[in-house]
Amino acid sequence: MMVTLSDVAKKAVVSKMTVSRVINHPDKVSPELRELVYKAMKDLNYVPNFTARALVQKRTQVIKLLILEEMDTTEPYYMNLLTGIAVGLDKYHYALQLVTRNSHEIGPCDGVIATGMRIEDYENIIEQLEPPVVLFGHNDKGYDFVDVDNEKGIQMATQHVIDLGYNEILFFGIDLDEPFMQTRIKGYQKMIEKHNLNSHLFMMKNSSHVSQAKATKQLEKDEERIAFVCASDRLAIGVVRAAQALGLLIPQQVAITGFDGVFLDQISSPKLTTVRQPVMEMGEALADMLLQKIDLDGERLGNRIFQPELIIRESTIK
Amino acid sequence: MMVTLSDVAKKAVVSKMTVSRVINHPDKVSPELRELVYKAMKDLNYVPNFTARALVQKRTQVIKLLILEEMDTTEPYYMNLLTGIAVGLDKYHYALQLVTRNSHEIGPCDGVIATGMRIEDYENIIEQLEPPVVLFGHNDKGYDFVDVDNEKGIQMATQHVIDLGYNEILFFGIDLDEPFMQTRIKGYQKMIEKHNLNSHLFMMKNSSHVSQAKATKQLEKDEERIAFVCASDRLAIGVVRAAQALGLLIPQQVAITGFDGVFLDQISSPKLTTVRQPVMEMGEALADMLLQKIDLDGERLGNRIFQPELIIRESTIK
DNA sequence: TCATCTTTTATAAGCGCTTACAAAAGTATA
DNA sequence: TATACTTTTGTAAGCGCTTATAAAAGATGA
Repeated sequence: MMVTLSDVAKKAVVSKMTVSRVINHPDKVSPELRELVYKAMKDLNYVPNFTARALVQKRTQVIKLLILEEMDTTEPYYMNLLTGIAVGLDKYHYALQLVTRNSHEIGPCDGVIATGMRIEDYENIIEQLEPPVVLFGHNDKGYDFVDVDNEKGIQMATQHVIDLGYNEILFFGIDLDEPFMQTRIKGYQKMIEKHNLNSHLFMMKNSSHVSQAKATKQLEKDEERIAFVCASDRLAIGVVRAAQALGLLIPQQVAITGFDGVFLDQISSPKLTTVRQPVMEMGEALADMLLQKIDLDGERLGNRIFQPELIIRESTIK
Repeated sequence: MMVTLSDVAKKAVVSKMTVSRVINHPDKVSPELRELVYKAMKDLNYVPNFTARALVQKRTQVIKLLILEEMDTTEPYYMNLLTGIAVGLDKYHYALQLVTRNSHEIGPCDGVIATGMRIEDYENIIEQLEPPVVLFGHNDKGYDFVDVDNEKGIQMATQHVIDLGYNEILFFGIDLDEPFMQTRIKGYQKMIEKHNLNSHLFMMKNSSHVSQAKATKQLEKDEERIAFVCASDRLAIGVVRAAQALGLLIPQQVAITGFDGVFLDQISSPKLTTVRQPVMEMGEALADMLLQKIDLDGERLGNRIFQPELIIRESTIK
């Protein structure tokens, strides 16, 4: 039924070791034998047994996803991240386990992916971790991480509405004191300075109802042609509703850009111009990076910054 | 470092076998020895090695999720299902792999969860499966499944708008010839008949833009007080936009109910009355059921029908 | 040609656990 | 008290693979 290393060895008339070596260190085997073994593997349709390998290598085949911020599991953003990680892990027959701040212990595992750290978490949690770690989101403590270029993302959105001739540009941000938010603010302000415009920052809870209220207040001042650069699609959707309720034309009188590009942007009407983060790909990258790091015994691997993409839709262009 | 069976055995002064038996068949061990072993396990903080067990039991520790319908992975519905399954599997150190219709082979695994089957798929795919299977969604071929009570869900929604005094009630469905849709239609029609009302069925693609167009056409006929019972939150959102664009008051002139209760319902304004499916719980149930089935060597386990919940919000009640 | 070094291949042991079987202990029957 | 059971515990083997180490084969130089 199941084809094992021994079967392949027998078929190729070599020892088990040679077959194992062909799999793990092909360069240490002479080309002739190597070919012989490859052929035998193909003929017999050999699939290596991950479980056996894990046992002898004392691996758990489990990696933990440590989520340190309040996560709304219904938020598509996290779901996508999770799916991306799962896809990455599955390639190596790894299982994923979720751990939150409430969990008492992390438990046995081969590696950890962490997200949503606050400053104090590095000392208290991340540093204490025994197995290799990869972080989701920028840090300057020397941990490997995966992130999107937040500054560039907001700059693209801001530049875009400037190009459309808007010069009253408001930034709607989320009132969280976290790096990703600071970077987005920076992106906005740099662009505003560069074009000698006035900066208008509004920070609020990440809720479409809150942003709707805030936007209504601004739009009622009846200045003409206001653009809203929002730090999330959720905020952007609230602004859309505010404009529509006041009977203003999108995108002629009001232009709106979102951020994330995960699901929400598509169900809005008009469809949202947004800065898309490749969340699933980032999840996969996290998994790839961590697994590589495990193989390399925790060696430093560097960071991976993903480029966001400006997706232009009806909320800014007719 | 790592505590093994042998360590526990030594500590409890018994053989490895006795410890193994305490874990797997506690009833086959005398109470005194059992307690002794439990104490030793606790003292040493013993965690069984799943990998070793999997090896000797010839398990792969992999289960496959077979998705037979076109799935939009950005759809929060599926993400939640996936997350639920992952949570369920993690408890037993199982890994999840995704398989779609395009995949040539299913590959080695201990069990399969399948979703989105059409009639012909049972013969062609499901029946061919070697390992235990659990289905997501109703079937009458004798396979174990997990589903939500679709009929009851729509009935609750329909009854709710009837109770609000609406007697012009339209059903907005998805034009897919699948059991879940037929059952939702049935739920609507039964309720309509019971109250001697007129049935109005509209089937369409599951898109908020399509439902917006269709709803606009109906609302322009300017009959008063129309209720829309929708087969998805996505359709419901389109109807909301149609009503708002025509300046009609929700819920005074137009009442709207959705279906699913996964994320979309919350970002709408007004917030949607919806029939919530416990998707994550259902995913977890799928995993639990399958793992139990694997342990019981594929034995029939029966079905699990989850009760939906009517969540009443601003789209039907002031 | 033989000793010495390098490359290539094989042998043996064991990862932590369970299955199959054997031994020991306890219980009942005559 | 010996016999045949039943229940409880222990021994040995091995799942499929890898690490460590030994053996064999080639290559090099005197």
